[in-house]
Amino acid sequence: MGLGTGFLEECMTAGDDMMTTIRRGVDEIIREDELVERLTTGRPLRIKAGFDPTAPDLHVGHTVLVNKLRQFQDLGHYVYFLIGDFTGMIGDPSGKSATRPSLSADEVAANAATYREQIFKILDPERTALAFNSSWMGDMSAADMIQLASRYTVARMLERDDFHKRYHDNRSIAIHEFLYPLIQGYDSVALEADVEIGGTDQKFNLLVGRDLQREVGQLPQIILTMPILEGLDGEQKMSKSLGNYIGITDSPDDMFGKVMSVSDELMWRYLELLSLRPLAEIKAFRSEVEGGANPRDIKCRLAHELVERFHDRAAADQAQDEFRRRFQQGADPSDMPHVTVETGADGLALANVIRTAGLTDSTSDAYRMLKQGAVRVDGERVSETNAVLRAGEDCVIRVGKRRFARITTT
RNA sequence: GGAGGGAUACCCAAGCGGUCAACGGGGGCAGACUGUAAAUCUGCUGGCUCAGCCUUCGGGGGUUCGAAUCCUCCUCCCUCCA
Repeated sequence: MGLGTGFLEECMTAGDDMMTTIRRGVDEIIREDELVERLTTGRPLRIKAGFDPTAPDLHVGHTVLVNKLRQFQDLGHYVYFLIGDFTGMIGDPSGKSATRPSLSADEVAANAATYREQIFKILDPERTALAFNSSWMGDMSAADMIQLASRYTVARMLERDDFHKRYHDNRSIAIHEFLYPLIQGYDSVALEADVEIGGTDQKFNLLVGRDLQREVGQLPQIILTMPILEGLDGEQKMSKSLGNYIGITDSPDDMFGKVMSVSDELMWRYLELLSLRPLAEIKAFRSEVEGGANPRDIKCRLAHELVERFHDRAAADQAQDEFRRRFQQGADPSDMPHVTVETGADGLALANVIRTAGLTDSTSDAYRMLKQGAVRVDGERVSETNAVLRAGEDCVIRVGKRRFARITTT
């Protein structure tokens, strides 16, 4: 552009790039002007994110937050990965109706270990501190607690959406539920957080942290809320119980396949929130697709990236090859369960073999599959319900698109 | 404490003495078409020794040739009054 504005422009561009990175995928920033101001000090900021130690079943939805932390690290900031072990031992009641079970110290420790094992697949250990809120909450006295509670009011607590609704619907709110946001807020005080990142559902709690910090004379933290990631169906939030999740410990083939099964639309969402590729690259993908490229191939790159992150490069290459072989060339999977089925002298109905091999949950279901033409034996479609397998056979049975087993009959 | 309404398959929801393994929708699965995408069309969606049989409609007991449907007791939910 113009001459003579070199340095200033560079600064502005750098700042803009920074904010572009920070804004990526974010739902809300409170307040952005404060964030910009604090970034310009050039000091590494203290970025806090709290995690519930009750969830050992991590899925990629949980990593949306962690990715954001990583982006801050890449910009030179420092991450405080807070494990809410104190709160976990009491049992967080927030949520709706179900009172969560409180965890034993051992369970908390085990779950914390899982976090430790997984997060460094994303975070830079040099710029990460693991923190446990029991270390400051554990020896807080009742007097201290009351002191803390005195800094907030019931009216303000009732501003929180779910408290508000419950109050109006005459549903119960236990006193200790009011303490939860306070403790979480106090964590920010203890860590002197500059920024706290949380899910959109955490907004209220994050704001409490801001207020408490202000109360004790700290600079109030900036809040970044991240959206809750949609599951594979693209509709509901990703969760294990809905079965629409990609687990971070899924096998490479599963993980790859799940990403590939995602809709084109959802793919962009996943790229934004799950990929660590720069936005510019994702933009380039978009123009490729607009120019006629098959979105499938972009999906493939995303799948590769994720498998590489949670496993390794070799596993990702292999999963990709396997996917191509299986679904693009229609070959049998290179790896499938091998089951030996006893058919007896008179043989055994194919439906029963299918059931026994675990390819369906019930014999009735196996019959249904046969009737619907979903069954192939050594590649040949079999739809006769009275088909029988005799002893001494060795074949590959396939049910539907993805269920396979190598069967040996005796 | 009083009055009333409800509990049906994964979810929602019909049914109100036989024709009900139970309408319809959602979800899921399968087939066709594909890029394991979307959209679309079709079928299936309790179990089994599968053209036949067995067990289901909150739980127990009863009436009847026959009950998800009627009676009775129990459990749990919801609404209104106090």
